[in-house]
Amino acid sequence: MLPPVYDPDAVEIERYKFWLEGEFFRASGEPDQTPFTIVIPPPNVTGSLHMGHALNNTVQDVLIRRRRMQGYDTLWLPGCDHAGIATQNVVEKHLAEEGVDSRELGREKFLERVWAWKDTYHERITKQLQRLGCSCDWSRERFTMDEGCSRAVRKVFVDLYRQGLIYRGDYMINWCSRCSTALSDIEVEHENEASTITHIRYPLAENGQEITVATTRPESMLGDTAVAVHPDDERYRDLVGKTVILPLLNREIPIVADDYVDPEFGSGAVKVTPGHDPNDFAIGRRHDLEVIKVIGEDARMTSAAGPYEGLDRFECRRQVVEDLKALGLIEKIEDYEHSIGHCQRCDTVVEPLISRQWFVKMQPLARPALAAVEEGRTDFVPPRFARVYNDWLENIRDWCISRQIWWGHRIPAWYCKCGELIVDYEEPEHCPSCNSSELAQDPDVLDTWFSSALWPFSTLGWPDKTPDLEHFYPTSVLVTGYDIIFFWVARMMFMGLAFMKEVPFRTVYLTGLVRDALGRKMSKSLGNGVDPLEVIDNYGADTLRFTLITGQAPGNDQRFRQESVEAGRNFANKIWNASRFVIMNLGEQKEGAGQPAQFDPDQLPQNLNRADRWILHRFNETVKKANELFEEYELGEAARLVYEYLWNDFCDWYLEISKFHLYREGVGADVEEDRSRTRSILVYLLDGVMRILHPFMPFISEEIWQQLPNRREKALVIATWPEPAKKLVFPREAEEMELFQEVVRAIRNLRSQVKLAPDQKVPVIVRVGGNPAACLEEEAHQLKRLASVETITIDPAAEKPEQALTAIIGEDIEVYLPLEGVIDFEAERSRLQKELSQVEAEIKRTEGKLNSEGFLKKAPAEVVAREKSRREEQEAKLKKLKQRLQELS
RNA sequence: GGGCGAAUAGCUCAGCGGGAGAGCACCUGCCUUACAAGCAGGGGGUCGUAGGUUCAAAACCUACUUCGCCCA
Repeated sequence: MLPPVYDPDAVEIERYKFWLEGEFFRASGEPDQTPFTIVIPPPNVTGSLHMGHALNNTVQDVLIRRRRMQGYDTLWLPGCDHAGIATQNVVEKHLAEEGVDSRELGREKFLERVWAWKDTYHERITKQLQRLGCSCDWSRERFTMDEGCSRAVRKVFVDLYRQGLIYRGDYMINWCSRCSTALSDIEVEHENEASTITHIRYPLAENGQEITVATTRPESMLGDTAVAVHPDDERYRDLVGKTVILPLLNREIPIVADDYVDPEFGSGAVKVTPGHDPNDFAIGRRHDLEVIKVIGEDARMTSAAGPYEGLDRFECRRQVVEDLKALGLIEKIEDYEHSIGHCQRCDTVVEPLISRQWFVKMQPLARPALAAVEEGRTDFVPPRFARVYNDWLENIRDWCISRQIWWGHRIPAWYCKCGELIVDYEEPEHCPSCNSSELAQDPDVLDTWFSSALWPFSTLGWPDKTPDLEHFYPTSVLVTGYDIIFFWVARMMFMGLAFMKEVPFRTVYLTGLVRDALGRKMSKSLGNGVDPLEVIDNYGADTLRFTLITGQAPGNDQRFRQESVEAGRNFANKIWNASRFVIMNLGEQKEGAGQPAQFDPDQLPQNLNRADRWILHRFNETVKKANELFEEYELGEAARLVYEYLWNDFCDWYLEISKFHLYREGVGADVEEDRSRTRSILVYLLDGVMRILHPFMPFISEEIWQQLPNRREKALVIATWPEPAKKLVFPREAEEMELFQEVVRAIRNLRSQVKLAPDQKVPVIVRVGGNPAACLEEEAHQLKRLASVETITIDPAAEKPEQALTAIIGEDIEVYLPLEGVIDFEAERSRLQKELSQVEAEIKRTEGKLNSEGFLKKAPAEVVAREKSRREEQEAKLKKLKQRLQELS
């Protein structure tokens, strides 16, 4: 006997074990099978999974589980990312708490500690994914720094280097002084901040004249090597070519003309610091200006800053302003809001500076990646994100890939004392130039995203030509957040095209962010994050999954609210209890009754009643529509559809109707037949709905399914996915049932008007003829049960009793509820009056359309017909309402 | 400065050319042996503003307002 309240804890852990033991998640890799592949966006080994991971992995699991049931050879390949800077930071912090300085520890010892950390967190993440129900093929699990992925990284680096697409050089990069490493452009987050803009007067060398420049970074003036003006600026035309004396350092620097300068901005003249500003660096190149590095890697002023050497850059800023003030060279200081770059990982203000780094030349790689999306070889869901991707790749700059940290893939480059640079797959033994064996490997590691970019093929065995690579590449869908289109999606695209000559995935499905209940981004600093594991502990994984899936539309952010979780929990409980009802009525516990016969849609029993046909029709429609929604990646809509079918159709109506047949009194072949047919259908329907529910709520569906009789498969996880069947289409019965439901609702409504107790049975008169009358006659027994009716009179010529309530349904059905003495005529009148004005409004709307010549001429015939029949129906109703109102007055 | 998204019932959101929907909240009545995490009934919306296209607009176009995000 199942307990009356669903307890996920009792089910989920055991069910997952059962799946693992059955090896149901394992892809076969057989060449003759149709593959469906997803590679997981590898979570960082920095810590635990957050709500974004929960959403993202639920979506993947939903897609995978459905395809698996559809018979595809599904591979969901799991794994983790080493997350270079992020992991190094957390481990450093962790060690610092133990009082250990990682620099003192040394590279080797430090890396040992990181590997230990990695093992712990990788395992934790795996467990968390399993709690969520993810049906990954754990036998194929990978890590970005495992042997195979590392080999792929070296191969790509060396090959790109040899093609001239990777180079080393001195360029302006973004430097984080706290992480003490270079960053790529997209690892810098720009934020608008309140600041000041300082207007400084630079005296001309030849006379006392001055030229004013404005800057948000006064300390950078120490590195100025020019002043620039626009070539067309009349005000400064005569000054171009002359020189100014840089205050404080008294260096003589030229005035140059450059189109970059905006004459409208400030004084129209700008100071040029090629060593610490990317735009100034470009101006400097055009005018062959000297580059002076005044701020060092430690964010302190260098010896080039003269007397300011050793000062922190922000202290220096204050000092420079003070000194300039003393010299009377500050024209003004104004409040100013501008964008400041921060390190994505530690939020330190990023310093642009010139540094020798490794870069990937992007243009040749970006072009095929743009073409692939243009040609539709990869689709974005929703499609608008293709533009974000395009804009970025079209304006792409070279990618700085070297990082001055320890945790990551060591750059496969070696330096010889003779000056030779060797780039190779494996460590060289001798210098090819001088034969020296004293070679030093580049101390830097690669940007984490360099290895992530290879993930779709490195995980399948590349650079080896493995059967998996052959079978599963390109992958089917990538599911990830829109926030990493640049970091990851675009990079996988160009690397896949460069090395596999084929896109890495056919479809990119982008999820939105999971925000808190107030719509704020979940963050550690705000402390507003909701731990998915905690939700699972309290409500179960199925509930969390259902909540996340129904809360989302592709590419849109969602709020995570307690109320939604409770709604999901209630649904799980509803499923449980509906199943409980069916299972308890199967007759195993009852004397003499055996297992219900298998219901076979291909061999339909002749004696299906109207409700049977209706619910089969509804189930079939649900399957059809759900499948369509799945194909459009409208997973939230598909889940809602299943919810509505299960709750509103199956539970509220069919289960209630089935009780008559299950509990029917008496003996005889027809009573027995009735009962066993109903049982078969209940089992069939429950089996079916568990199948379409399975991708969303795998645990509860498997659990229930395992308790059903007539199972053909070993487990629901590998059972056949439902497809719509022509034999289950019953539009006539569906329409008749809807009429029946309307009559039941009308009676319930009338009863509620006069506050009749639910168990107080009443007589009902229905004035109706033709087929509707026949239907109601046949369903009279159900109508009595569902509306607490004592006797029902169906008569096309019925007269309304004096003391009765009336409901009007459709064109020509009237329901009378004769009630001596309890009727409040005033309330009845105002109720009918209200309905009358609604009908009048509806008629006015329809009339408006039907009186328009344009509508009659141009609207599709079926639309016109629909409006006409609506008008007729409403007019008939109006007539009846008026009549009833007259009788009441 | 450029781009994108959101604005629909009290709240959170679906709908995206042909009669305004769901969940939660609210009101009324029910512990009706599957489920009170439930059942039955009910109230509630000039679909951000202003124009336009169309026989027909919440939906399509244009402009604007507010909020959020991305890029420079």
